[in-house]
Amino acid sequence: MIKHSRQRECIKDFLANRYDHPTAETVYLNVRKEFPNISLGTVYRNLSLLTKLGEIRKLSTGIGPDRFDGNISPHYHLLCTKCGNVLDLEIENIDHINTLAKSGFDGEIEGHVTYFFGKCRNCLEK
Amino acid sequence: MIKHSRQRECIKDFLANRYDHPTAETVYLNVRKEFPNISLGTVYRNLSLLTKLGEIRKLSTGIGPDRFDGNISPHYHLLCTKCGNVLDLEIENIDHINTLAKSGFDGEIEGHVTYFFGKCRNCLEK
DNA sequence: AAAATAATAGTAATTATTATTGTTTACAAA
DNA sequence: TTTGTAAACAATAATAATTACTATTATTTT
Repeated sequence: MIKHSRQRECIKDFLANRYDHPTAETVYLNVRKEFPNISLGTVYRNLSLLTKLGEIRKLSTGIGPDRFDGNISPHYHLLCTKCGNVLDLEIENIDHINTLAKSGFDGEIEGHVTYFFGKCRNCLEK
Repeated sequence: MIKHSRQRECIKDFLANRYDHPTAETVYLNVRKEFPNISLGTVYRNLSLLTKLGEIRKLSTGIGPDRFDGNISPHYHLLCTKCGNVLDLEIENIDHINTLAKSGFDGEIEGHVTYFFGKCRNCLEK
């Protein structure tokens, strides 16, 4: 049974208002403004829980620590190989790649995670 | 300048003969059979170097530690959500998703990483 | 309001990885 | 074939990211 907690609420709110996919550390530093003695463990525990509940998304990009996204609508991400930022990408549905993966595979495909990498506008201009 | 080392050779050979995408820890435990006092640091350093040289591939699946693949030919992976194993997938080229990502994005797309998740044959049978 | 229990803060422990240091090895040039 | 030097090594320490533990507090149930 899950009980409401103000700390978890605050973590979720924070993510809902950010578009830069912050790390657990960043969440911690910011939520601390409202809950000065929240512990990092609480942040990690709630990020995991919220992810499991499907209320946020965890991004494991393979570069640096995991990031979190308050936007759970289906979308993709761009990892800028220069500045390291993670940006939202507007891209049409590509779930057909699941079908492509299924043909020639003897099991079940449930979904996929895809990260695009490249250069963001900002970095291209420099 | 890169000098040959028997330890690195052994790590590469080990990966070339495995199809289960072992972790650094597994590489370490196995390479130790041939080099009993190889250190874990050496394993990590060489896995990084080989990855940078493009002689092996690093898989950051987001579930558990990074894994490594001696097969650098373009292919994709299936993460079994039941047993946790990582399998090779036969799938036709899907680089067109880079083009899809590019339309509506103001920067440059260099590539993508995709992991499929689902259930392997073995787990479906149980 | 009291009891039950989930969640917390604070802290310790673990896991995964990278860095440091002194020694050894590979390779090139004499 | 010795010798200089830079790369690679083993051993170990350090760091980063995350998870676990425990006593206390907050939330929900009775």
